[in-house]
Amino acid sequence: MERYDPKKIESKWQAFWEKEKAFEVREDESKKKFYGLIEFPYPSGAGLHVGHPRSYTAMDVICRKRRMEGQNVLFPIGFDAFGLPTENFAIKTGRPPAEVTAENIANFTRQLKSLGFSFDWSRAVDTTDPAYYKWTQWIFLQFFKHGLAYKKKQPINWCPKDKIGLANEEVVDGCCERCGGPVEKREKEQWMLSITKYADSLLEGLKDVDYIERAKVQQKNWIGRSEGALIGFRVQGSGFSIEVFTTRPDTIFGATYIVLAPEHDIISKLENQISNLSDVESYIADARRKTDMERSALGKEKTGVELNGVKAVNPANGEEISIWVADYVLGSYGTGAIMAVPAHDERDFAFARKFGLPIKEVVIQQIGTRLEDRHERRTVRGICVRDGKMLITQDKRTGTNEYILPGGGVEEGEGSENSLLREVREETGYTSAKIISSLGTIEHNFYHHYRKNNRISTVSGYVFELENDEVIPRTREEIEKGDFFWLPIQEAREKLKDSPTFSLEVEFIDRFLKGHNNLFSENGVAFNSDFLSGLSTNEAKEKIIAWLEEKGVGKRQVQYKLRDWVFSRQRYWGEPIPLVHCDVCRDKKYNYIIIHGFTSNSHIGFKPWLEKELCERGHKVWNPDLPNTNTPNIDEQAQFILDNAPFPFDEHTVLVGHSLGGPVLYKILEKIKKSVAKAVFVDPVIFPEFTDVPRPELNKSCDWNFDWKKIKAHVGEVIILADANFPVIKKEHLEELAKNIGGGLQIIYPNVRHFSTKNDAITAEPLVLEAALPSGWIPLPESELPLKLPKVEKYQPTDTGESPLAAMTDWVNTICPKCGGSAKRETDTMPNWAGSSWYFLRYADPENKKELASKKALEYWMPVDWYNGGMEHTVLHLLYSRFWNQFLFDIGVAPTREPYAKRTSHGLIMGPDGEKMSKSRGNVVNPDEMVEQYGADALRMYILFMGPFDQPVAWDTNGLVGVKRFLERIWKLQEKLVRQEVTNPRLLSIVHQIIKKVTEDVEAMRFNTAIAKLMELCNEMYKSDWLSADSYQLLLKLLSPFAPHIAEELWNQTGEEGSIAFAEWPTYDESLIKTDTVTIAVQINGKLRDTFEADVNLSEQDAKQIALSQPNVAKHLDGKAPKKVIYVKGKLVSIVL
RNA sequence: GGGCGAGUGGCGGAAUUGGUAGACGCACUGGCUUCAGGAGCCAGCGAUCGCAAGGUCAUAAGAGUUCGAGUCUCUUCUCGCCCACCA
Repeated sequence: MERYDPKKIESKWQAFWEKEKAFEVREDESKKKFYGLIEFPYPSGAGLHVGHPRSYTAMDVICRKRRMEGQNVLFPIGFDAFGLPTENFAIKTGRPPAEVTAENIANFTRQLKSLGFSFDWSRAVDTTDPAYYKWTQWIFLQFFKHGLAYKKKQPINWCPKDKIGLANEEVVDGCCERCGGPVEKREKEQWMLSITKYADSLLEGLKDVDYIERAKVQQKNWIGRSEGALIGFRVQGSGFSIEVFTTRPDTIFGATYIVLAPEHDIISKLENQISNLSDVESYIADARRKTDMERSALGKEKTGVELNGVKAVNPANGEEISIWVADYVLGSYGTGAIMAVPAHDERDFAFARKFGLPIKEVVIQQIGTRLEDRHERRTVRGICVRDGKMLITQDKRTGTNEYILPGGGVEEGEGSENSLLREVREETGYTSAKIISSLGTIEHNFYHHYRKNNRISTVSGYVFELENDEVIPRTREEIEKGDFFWLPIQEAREKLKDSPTFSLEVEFIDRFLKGHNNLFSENGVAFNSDFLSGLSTNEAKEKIIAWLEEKGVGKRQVQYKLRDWVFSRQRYWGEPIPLVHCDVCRDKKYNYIIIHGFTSNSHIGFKPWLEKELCERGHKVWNPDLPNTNTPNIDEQAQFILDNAPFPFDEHTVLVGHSLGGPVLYKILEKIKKSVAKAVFVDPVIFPEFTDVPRPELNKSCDWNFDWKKIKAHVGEVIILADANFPVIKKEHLEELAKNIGGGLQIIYPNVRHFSTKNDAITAEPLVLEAALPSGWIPLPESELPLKLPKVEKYQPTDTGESPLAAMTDWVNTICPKCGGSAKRETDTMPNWAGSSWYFLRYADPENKKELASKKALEYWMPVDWYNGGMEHTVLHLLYSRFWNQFLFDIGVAPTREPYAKRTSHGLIMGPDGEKMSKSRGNVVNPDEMVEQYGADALRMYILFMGPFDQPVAWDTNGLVGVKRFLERIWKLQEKLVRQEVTNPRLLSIVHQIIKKVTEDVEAMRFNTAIAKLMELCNEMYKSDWLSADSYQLLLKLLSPFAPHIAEELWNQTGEEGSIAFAEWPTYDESLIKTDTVTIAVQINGKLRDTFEADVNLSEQDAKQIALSQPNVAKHLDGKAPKKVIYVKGKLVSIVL
C-alpha cells in the first residue's frame, strides 16, 4: 500500500474533473434541478483567505450530495470585480484596474480550483467584463424607462477621504463603512433608484421564502413599515399648513406643540412672521454642521428653538400650539415634522420637560375589563412615604379587612387634588398633606364589594407629603369604616399584591417606585379626548382617521424607513451609466394633445392645470372636448381628433390620454402615418373589464381590438401612469399594455383617485406633468450597449467630487441619440451593488449575447434553490438583488418574483486570536499554505468540523491535524479489506445509523456532527479485524462530498471505474438501524444506579422486574418497596421511593 | 434603549428535542513501537472523597414544574450580533 499523499492525488483528480468537464451542466427536463449559490467573491489583491471557503465548502458538500442523489446541479462561480480597493490600488500605482482585476481573478481561480470545488467553471462571470455589464446597463435603462431611475439634488453622505458618495446603508454610526472616517453632508445631483416603490412588495415577498429568521427580521426592520396618519396643522395667519406623520393619531388631543426638523422648508416660507429669525437660523446652521453621529449621539440632551410669532392650530380641538425647530426630528423621515404628544412619547416628553411645554394626558392605562351595567366614577389615590414606610388604610366594612391607599371619590365640582387632600384628612386626620407629584391616571374596572356593583373608575394617582404630624380627630363614622397604618413599602405592596381587586394600588406603588414621570407610551384608553374618550387605542386610531379624512385635514398613511437608493458614484471603476444629457432635447417645444375620458371633459381634473403648466413653458396645447362622451364611440372620437387637431401628427407632437382617452389614443396611433414623439397614458383602459361595476356603454364603444405593432411603430417614447390605489383598472391589463407597446409602467400615488375628480374641481398632478415634459436625459439605444469604460490617464476623483470620467472630454462629448445634436455623457458610474444584484440570473445562460439570459434557461434554473452567504449581506445585498429581480419579474424578464427560495448564513471564521481576519491585524491565514501542508481534503473537512456552521469560530491550525489523521486512517482501512461477502451485523447497523445521520445533517448544515459521525464509523471499522468492500465503499460515498479527492482515489483503488461524484448516494434501511438488544438505564429517584442489556421487545413488566433485581438497585432500595415504577420503552426504568 | 441569539471539561464543541451529560476532535498524562518524527498503536482524561467497589457534586446564578431538566417556566447576571431620536 502506498502512503496517503494528498498533493499527488488532489492534483490528479482536479485534472480529471477538468478534463471530463465533470461539473458542467445543461438544462435537462428529465431531471430534478438544483441551483446552489454562494456569494461570488471580490477578487482582491490579497487573494483568498481561509474564511472565504467556509461558504463554498458547505455548498459544495450539499451540491455534491445532491448530484449523487441524481439531481441536475448548477453550482456556479464568478467574480464581483468592480470596487474601491482595486480603484484605490490603481490611483496609487497608475495601473489600469482592468489589468489588475484580470491578475487577481487568475489568482483566485487557481486557489479555488486547488480546493476541489465542483463549480461549473464554464459559466464563470466577471462583472467588469463588458459582455456582462452590457446587461447591467441594460437593466438600468429599463429602470429609467419605467420611471424608477431619476436624478435628484439632495444632501448625500459624502466621505471626504474616499471622495465618494455613500448610500445611507453604507454609513455606520455616522462613519464611512469602508474607511471608518467621518461622513459629511453635501448637496449633489445623484441618480436614484426608486426602491421605495417596491417596499411593500419586498416585505410581502418575505412571506413565501425560506430564509433564516434573522435575515427576514433584518429585512423587515430595514424596510420599516409603519401605519399611521398624515395630519395637517394650519399655521395661524398664513396660508400654510404643516403636515405631520404620526403612528398615534389617537393622541392628537394631547398634541401640545409642533416640531420641525431643521431641514424643513416651511421655515423659510414663514420667515416674515418669525420674530426670532436669527436665533432660529443659527440653530439650523448649527444642526447642519453636525454630523448625523453628533445629532443622534446616545442620550443627548434635546435641543431646539421656538419659532416666536407663529402658532399652529390643532385640528382636533382648535387649540393654538407653539412651533419649534429641533434636531431630534429627522428631515429624512415622514414629513420632517411631528405633532408632539409629550404625555405619550418619550422624546417629546424629554423635550417638553426641558422647555416647560404643556403635557396633556390623553391615553390612560386600563386595568380590568369593562362590564355591562356599571357605575362610572372619578376617584383619587395618594401615596405618602416617610422613613421607608407608606401610609395605608384598611377598610373594615367588607369584612375582609382589605388594605388600600388613602383616597376616594371626587365630588362634583371638586378638583381631584383637593379631593385627595380632603379624603386624607377624613380617613387619617392628617391636615398638612401636600401634593408633590402626579402618578398619572388609570381606568380601573372592578366589582365594588361593599356597594355591590360594577365600577368603572377613572383614578388619578398622586404622591403627597405630610408637612407636619398635626392630626384632627376623625369622625365616628370614619373610625368605624376603617383604620390606617404606616407599613414598610415592600410589605404594603405584598399585602395588596395577592388580591386582583388591588392591581390598581399595586400599579400606583410600582409607578412610584419606578419614579414614574407621567409618561405613558403604551396602548390604553383615550381620555380627555372629546369624541374619542373611552375608546381603546386601536378604536380611537380608526375613528380619528375617519374624522380627519372627513374634515379633509388628514388621511391614513403608510410610512417606510427605507429610502430610495443613491445609485451614482463619482468613480472610475464601475459600470458607466448609459445616458446622455441633451440640452436641445430638454428645451425643445412640443405640441400637446390632451384626450379626456368617459363622462369627463377638458375643463375638470388635471387637464386644464396641465394645459396651463405646459403653455407657461412655451409648449402648444390642444385640450378639446370629445363628442359623444357619455355613450362614447371611440372610433368617432379618434377620428374627431385626427380631423380637428391644430397640429400635424409627427415627431413634434406629444399625446396625453386619460382613462378611456387611452383607447382613443391607441386608435389614433393606429391610423397616423408618422411617429409622434411621445404618448403618456394616464390610468388608461385596455379592456372594458372593470373590477367594480360593469360599464355596458364601454363594451359597445369600439371593437377593443388594437394593432399593437402599428401603435408601437407610431410612437417614440411611451409612459404609462397608474394610480396604485385604483383597483378598477386591473394592474395585469396595464402590465400587458406596457409589454405590447414597449413602454414604462409607473405605479404611482396621484393627488386624486384615478387622476380624476368627483366634482368639477381642477387638480394639480405634478407626476403627470413630469411625464409629459421633455427630458434632457436620453437613454442610449440598446444597440449601443455596452457603453465601455474609456481608458483614462488618472483614476483620482476630482476634488469637486466628479468622476475621473468627467475629465475625458472626448468621451464625454457625444451625439444625442435622439436629436443628433451635441450632448454630454453622464460621468457617474454605478455602485458596487449593481453587478451583484442580478448575477444569479446570468449564470443560467452566461454566454447569451441577445438577452441577459434566455427565457428557457431562466425558467429551468430559477429560482435559486439554496443561497448561502455572509450575515453581513443579509440586509443590503439581499434587499437590492430581490428588488432587481422583482422589477425584472414585473417587466417579464425574470421568471419568478423572488430570486432565492432559501437563504442560509455562515458564521465568520476569525483569526487565531479570535479577531476578525484582516491584513492590518496580521492574523490572516492563507489557504495555500494549509493545502500545501495538510491537503485540500483536510482543509475542507476542518473548515466544516471546527464548529457549528452558523456561528463564528476562531481558526486553530492544530485542529487540522485531527482531520488529517482521520483521512490517514481512512486510507489505512484498505488493509482490512476482504474480498468475499461478509456481514458484521453490529457494523451494519452502525453504518445505516450513520447514513441516516449524515444525510440529515448535511441538509441541515450540521457538518460538524456529520463529520464526527464519519469519524465514529471509521473508528468502528478500525476495531474490526476485517472489512467488506461494500461497507468500505459506503463509507467512501459518505465521505466523498467532504473530501472528494481521497474518496475518488480510494473508490478507484477498490476497483471502480469512473468518478465517485456520480455514484449513488447511500440510502439507509430503517430495519437495519434497529438492533436486537438495547441498554436500559435504571434510575432511582432520578439518579442513575445501574444499566442492563435487554431485548428491544422486552415487556414492561419484565423490564421493571429485571430493573428491580439488579444488584446495585437492590442495594439502593434497601428493602423499601418502590412507590412507583415508570418504564420508558427501550430507554429506562425509573423507580420512585 | 429596542430586537435576536448564546452561556456545558484545559480548548472547539455533542446530547435522539424531557430520559444514562461531556459524542467527535484538539491539548494533556502513562505505556508500547520506531534510527527519527508535528508519525503509529493501547490506555486514561469534569470536580471531589476513596486502595477499590462505589459515592457525592457538576451544564452562568437562583427558584419552579416533573418520577426525571443542559433541554420547559419565572427571576437575576454575563457575553455576542444587529438596529437605534424612524414620530
